[in-house]
Amino acid sequence: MTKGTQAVDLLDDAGIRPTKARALVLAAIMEAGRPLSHPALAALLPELDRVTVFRSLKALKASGLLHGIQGLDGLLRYVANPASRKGCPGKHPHFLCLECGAMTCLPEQRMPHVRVPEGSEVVGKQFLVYGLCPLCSAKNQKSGNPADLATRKSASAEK
Amino acid sequence: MTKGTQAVDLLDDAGIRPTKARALVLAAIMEAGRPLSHPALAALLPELDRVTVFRSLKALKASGLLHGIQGLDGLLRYVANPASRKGCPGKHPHFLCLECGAMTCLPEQRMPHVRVPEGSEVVGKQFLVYGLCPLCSAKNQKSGNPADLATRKSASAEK
DNA sequence: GACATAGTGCAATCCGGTTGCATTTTCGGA
DNA sequence: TCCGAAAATGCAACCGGATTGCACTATGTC
Repeated sequence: MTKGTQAVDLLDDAGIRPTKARALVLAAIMEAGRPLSHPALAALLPELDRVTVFRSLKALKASGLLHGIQGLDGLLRYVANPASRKGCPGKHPHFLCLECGAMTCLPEQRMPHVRVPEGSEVVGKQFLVYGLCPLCSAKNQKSGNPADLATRKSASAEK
Repeated sequence: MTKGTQAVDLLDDAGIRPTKARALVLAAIMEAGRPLSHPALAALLPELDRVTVFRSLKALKASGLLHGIQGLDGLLRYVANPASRKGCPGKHPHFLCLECGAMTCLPEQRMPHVRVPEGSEVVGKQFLVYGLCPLCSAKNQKSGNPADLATRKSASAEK
């Protein structure tokens, strides 16, 4: 289990207890390589209680190993922070597929600057681009389904 | 009730039945002048059932009078679309105060362009800037409270 | 190895969103 | 003005994700 031990190292480095649950959660997220919601993770790790998954996510996030992105569906998704960018979330936009619910990072792009009202204090930003991923776009093209994408509840498979 | 009748006109124009509930909901949102969540609206309009509020919001959104923005807390908030921009949501960023939960529009700014993976289809974008609003920032300055802003659950009053 | 502390699992709760269904309102036509 | 179809509303109930309390277990220290 290379990934697992690697995850344990990261936990150690981050200064939190390297427990089995946290290692599994972190490994799963890193392996996925894209933002995963709490339910998706819980499904991916049936050997863990969903509450444990939830609390592990909280701990990992607090320690700076993960950051969360809110989807259009109200589901919070988590991605691993690359070591170099630890503790600096919100540094790039994300793309959410309305069809399959999958979320991907657009890491090579910087967050645009925004002017805020005088006196405001900016803590972070979140830029979400939504639509159809290449796969679903292709699928939709064939089966001719120009439906109410923006309205539809993130339907199938992957959360 | 000037606001109310004005709302009725808007409903008529939008081509949906101008019912009391819809007029009240729309008037409340326009009066607020900033994005309100469904729970906030339900609290603001105790004479209406929360389901009715919910369905009115759906109808108003479908007719292009409103658009919704997802907050960091997973709560969907609604704002009135100015007549000129009807049916064109997602045209500007929003600011969310982590302290009081109030959300404001930053309408004078355009959505930045983002490159997406080949084959993707962009339906819309959502840009959320979060932090402290001028009021809360000032309050925090005094009472010295440099706490876990990003973690905190949108605490008090306004949703 | 023993102990204090932190993490885990389970059950239960909270809350926003959503649906089914019976009743009421709206609106076009008689 | 009245009538009936269609749409909207209120109520109760349900669903699913988030969160908490508490007893039990694993972790790390001395």
